[in-house]
Amino acid sequence: MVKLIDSTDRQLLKALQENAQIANVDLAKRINLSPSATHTRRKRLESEGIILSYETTIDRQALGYDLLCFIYIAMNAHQRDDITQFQHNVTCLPEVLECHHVTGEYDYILKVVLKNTNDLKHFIVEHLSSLPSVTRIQTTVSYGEVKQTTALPL
Amino acid sequence: MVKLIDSTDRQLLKALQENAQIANVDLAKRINLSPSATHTRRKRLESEGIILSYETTIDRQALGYDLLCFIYIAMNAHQRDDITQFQHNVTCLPEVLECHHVTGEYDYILKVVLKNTNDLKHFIVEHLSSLPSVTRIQTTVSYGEVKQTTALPL
DNA sequence: TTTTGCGTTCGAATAATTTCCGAAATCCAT
DNA sequence: ATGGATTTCGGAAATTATTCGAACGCAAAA
Repeated sequence: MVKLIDSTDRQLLKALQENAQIANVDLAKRINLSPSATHTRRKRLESEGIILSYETTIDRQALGYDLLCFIYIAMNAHQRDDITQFQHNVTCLPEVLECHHVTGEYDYILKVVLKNTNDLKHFIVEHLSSLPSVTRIQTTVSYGEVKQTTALPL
Repeated sequence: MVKLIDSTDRQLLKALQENAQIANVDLAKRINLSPSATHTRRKRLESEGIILSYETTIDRQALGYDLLCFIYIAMNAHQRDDITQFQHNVTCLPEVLECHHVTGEYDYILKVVLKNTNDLKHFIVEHLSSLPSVTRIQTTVSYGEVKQTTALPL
């Protein structure tokens, strides 16, 4: 039975987005509910798949990933197998943080982290150019993250 | 005093990236360390800023954000004030999840979530076109997230 | 009115976090 | 290598949080 998200749920989600590590008692105070009711709601939101996951954000530079790139990919024949293979490949590559199927001149946008330009070259040549149906690749490098969050408006 | 990241730290970070909610005792088992040593290490990584934050990922669709767009923005005069104002604005807008300063034809890439095309129009007209120095805007819509993570390779 | 759905409080058993301290390991300059 | 300073560790103990169940109130819908 899928429930609608009410205003208490929104408060709860907002608090969790700001700090995923908040203790249940503090979360309860924050949304003016008892700890037990808070706990029940949270478990419900988790089991309904509204809360998808809890992630830890790590400093990219500290791990040596100096490059953040957006790589645009165009494909010609929209062969089912080629698409499947392409999607499977990018999903498995840990350097690929995101892959979106998009409208416009290119078919996919990849967000990729790499240590240096040599790794970038290696990544494109070995993992992208070699795939069938890939016709065009364009790369853009970020030289400043003005904003970076996963928190949705609430 | 900033420490280097050793192999135990890497294991710890990897485990936290896979599951930010893991209990300290389980994390300790996972990396073959006592709970207290694990705790000390984790706190150190947090205070050194290597662990940046813990985020909760929420289902976009469940909150009604049907549109995920990439908006490209070109600016002409690179006036300091205009840049500052632009960056301040996008940082404050909750619909903007990411904003990257990039190389190439456009100056910025924005990742934005919106409920519908009407909101998209409103967002562009009210929050982007109206800003000084913005010369060109291009929008691309995602119609499928093949991959989405914040986990860095470890 | 009766049912249903939530929420509340309370208690209690578990379980996890956090601190403290002595011991071991590591590092570094001599 | 030796000695001394520093860091990191493990184990125990103290503190705090989670996770249940049970009994009950309240308000809205059937």
